[in-house]
Amino acid sequence: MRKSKAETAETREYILTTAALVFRRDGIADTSLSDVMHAAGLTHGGFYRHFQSKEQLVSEALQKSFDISFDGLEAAATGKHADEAVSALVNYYLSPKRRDNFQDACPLAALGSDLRHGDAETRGVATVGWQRLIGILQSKFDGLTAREARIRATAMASTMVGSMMLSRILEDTAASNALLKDTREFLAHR
Amino acid sequence: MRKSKAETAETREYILTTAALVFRRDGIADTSLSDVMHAAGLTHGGFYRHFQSKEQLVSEALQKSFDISFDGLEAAATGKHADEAVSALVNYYLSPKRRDNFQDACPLAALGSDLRHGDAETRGVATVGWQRLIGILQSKFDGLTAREARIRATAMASTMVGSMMLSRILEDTAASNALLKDTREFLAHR
DNA sequence: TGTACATCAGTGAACGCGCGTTCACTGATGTAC
DNA sequence: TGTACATCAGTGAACGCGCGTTCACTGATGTAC
Repeated sequence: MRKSKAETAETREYILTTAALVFRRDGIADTSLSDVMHAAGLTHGGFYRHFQSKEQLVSEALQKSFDISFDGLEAAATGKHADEAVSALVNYYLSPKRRDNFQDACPLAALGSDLRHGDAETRGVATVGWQRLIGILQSKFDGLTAREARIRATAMASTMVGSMMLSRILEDTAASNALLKDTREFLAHR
Repeated sequence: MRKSKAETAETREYILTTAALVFRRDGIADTSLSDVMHAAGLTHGGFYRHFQSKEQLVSEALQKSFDISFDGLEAAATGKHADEAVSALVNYYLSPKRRDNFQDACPLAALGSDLRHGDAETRGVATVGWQRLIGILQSKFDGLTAREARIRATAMASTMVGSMMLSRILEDTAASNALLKDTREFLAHR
């Protein structure tokens, strides 16, 4: 049943993308390797042909999650400048649609406190991802000193991550929507 | 080896307080009932004399965590009014000391995304805790309409929870301190 | 280019382990008279 | 108040289960001549 090199590479990529989705949706600890492999249409035994351990999958899937999520975020602001771009980023990031659909969910908000318990590799990936988010915001600010821009981007990113994470805890949809809306409004009027 | 009623009640309370600390520090999924019971100086077999299941412990320990954490937060602002009180709340919540010491850590920031996967009881407790945090902030705002106060409190609380959670992911202490400081500064200048 | 052998992606059973939960037991506390 | 029995907090072994990981096997792909 050996597969060609191209097929093998595709399979690895598919497992990664699947894991990136399932980890963000269901959490890392609650997702077994069997869950991931079955979601990818495979049996669990083949996992170790592609990865050395669950931790390695976690770390690579996290990187994949950042790529998917923040590529989409950047796309939401392309062609826009300054305030318009910032609004677009905030409204895209904090939309109820992105709260409910984990395909391009931000892993910082989706996995949040789980990342603190990851290994050094995983936390390193999380740190770089966080810096990318700050950079995306910062690049859209106009007429601020570097220091002011950094502070504003850091706080805005914290607000966005916190708000999205919290909105997913609330079981009442109306309250959850209101939380996102209040935060969008607050960030828009800065 | 039967214990008196008073001793039994004390033991239950001690297990709860211990669980509240250990869950916030190490995460819910990574903490076994044996971990909790041994941290409380007991063997794991006795657990079911006090609780019906791990889920019940999680839910009650979460309530205990909110009580401890937010009682302390409120105490940090007693006797102060308006801007001074808000500053005190922000500086207390976002201090590096509270980042490193989980004794009175905010469970929203410490457990964060874990709470989304809890049962209905646990998520309900989390929702009420979140509302308490917003109420604490809101009560200190002066000269705002109810709507403005709600929006501001919601966004500030999101910022605080997000910032604290993220600061614990970063392995570099200087970067983590800077994140907290930037956020404190941003919130102070509103 | 064709052939013979080595490689290895994927399967499904099996491994050891730690988990949440249960249980027989002990002996001090609670209760009924 | 004192006595006899029932209760039950805590112990430590045991349970079934699902986890991450390993392995023998299959058969198509890759490679060496």
